[in-house]
Amino acid sequence: MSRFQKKTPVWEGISRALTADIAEGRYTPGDKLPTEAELSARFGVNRHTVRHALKDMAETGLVHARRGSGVYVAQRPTDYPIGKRVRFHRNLQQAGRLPAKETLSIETRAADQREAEALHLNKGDPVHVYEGLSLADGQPIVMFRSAFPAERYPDLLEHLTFSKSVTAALKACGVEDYTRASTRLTAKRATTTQALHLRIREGDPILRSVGINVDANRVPTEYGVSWFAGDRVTLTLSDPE
Amino acid sequence: MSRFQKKTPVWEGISRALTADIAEGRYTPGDKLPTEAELSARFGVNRHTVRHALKDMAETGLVHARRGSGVYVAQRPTDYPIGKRVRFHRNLQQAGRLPAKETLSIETRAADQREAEALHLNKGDPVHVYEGLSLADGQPIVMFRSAFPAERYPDLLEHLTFSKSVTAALKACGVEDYTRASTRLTAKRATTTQALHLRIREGDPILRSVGINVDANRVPTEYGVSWFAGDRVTLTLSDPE
DNA sequence: GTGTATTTGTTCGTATGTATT
DNA sequence: TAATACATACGAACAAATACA
Repeated sequence: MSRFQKKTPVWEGISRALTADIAEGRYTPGDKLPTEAELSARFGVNRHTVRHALKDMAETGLVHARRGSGVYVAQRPTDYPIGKRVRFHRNLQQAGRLPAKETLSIETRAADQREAEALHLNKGDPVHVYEGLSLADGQPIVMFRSAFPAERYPDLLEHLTFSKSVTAALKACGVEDYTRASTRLTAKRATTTQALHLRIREGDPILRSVGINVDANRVPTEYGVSWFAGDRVTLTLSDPE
Repeated sequence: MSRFQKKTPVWEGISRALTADIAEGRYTPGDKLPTEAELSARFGVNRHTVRHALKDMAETGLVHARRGSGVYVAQRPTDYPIGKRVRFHRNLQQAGRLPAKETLSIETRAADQREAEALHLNKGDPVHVYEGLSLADGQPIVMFRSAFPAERYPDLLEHLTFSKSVTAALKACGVEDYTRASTRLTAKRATTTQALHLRIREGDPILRSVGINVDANRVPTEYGVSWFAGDRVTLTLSDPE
């Protein structure tokens, strides 16, 4: 019977061994695997054979390599629910991940055409513009730029500077609740600045979301554009019940 | 820094810039682009370089040139509403565009892990798989692959071959209505085959949507993956009321 | 910033075993 | 049997991105 047995390739055994290591928690997401040189020594094979195994694992999305740096256990893509209410921190905390926010810039300036249209303003009316970066477990997930009508929320910027939370800042300005009125999604290439902030490569795919939030009276509160790192996030539209 | 700069051809940058202009609505369908002379002045390059970019865009169908007249935008990016019900033909017809569908392949095969999970089957159970291409005004918009439980809808393939309409084929199998239970979105790069079918360039950004449809009893009817050409489509999530 | 070592990515070449024609 | 194609495995060298003193 043994003559009918398939002998499994060496690289496949290595792939399984490393996959088991990850599955059993000896390497956790974000960890760097040993270098190809170390692995080829450990398994007693040529570096190409290790590379074959790693390539196989990369194709299934289990690991990803960074040239000059190493091979890393992939983070599972962050599930980012979008629906009637979009709340970054709560979303991530419920997923058991550590949310963080970095402020890139805060300013008040004249609204451009799109902003004015979305917020029911006239072009040139003042808007507060809040640019920042949201992270999960220290990894940049999404870059955003939100515009708020300045005359309606005069002291929003102070609150934003203090709390970094849009929900809290709006609440301080008298907006008890807000919901997503419309969302438009498309796939783009990362520009140089986006790539820099999201720590991806220029030209990498990003998911651009353009959304309008409204308050309980359906008055627009926020016009926001978000750029999600394509391979780090999956937007989920859950069943509207 | 500059010595690490990418060596992408100048014409490609121009092509991307103009494509972005169109995608973002600065030129709308039927609009005449600036003359080649004006464009070469604006980008500071020779007219031949602009021609190269325009030729590239014409090949993807985004613009078309008329000798002695000018270069015109062939079409606007398609607004594609997704929500509780996703109906390709109806969506496009309401947008005043001409929908079409091309069948790439139809087969029955064993379900893989994901398909089985989504459709509440066991891995290896038979599924009908329908691959195709949807077009608007002759332009490929989205490539899709849908899997249906074969044992639940034995003669679905016949109806699909005949009508090309998923809604009609399911109706013929006794499914009066179906709704979208979940949708997952992410941005990816186009593979070679995707680029070929969607008539874009390899590596161009695409928006991948993974969805599960269920019937009135919330039994899964369809597990579908769609790849939208990023430049040609904007997904719109309308306010769930 | 600069230079150097490290690490992955790519491309040559060599050899062997297996399956197909 | 011979010719061919393909997958596997090893070796060497260099390119490109990164990390670090």
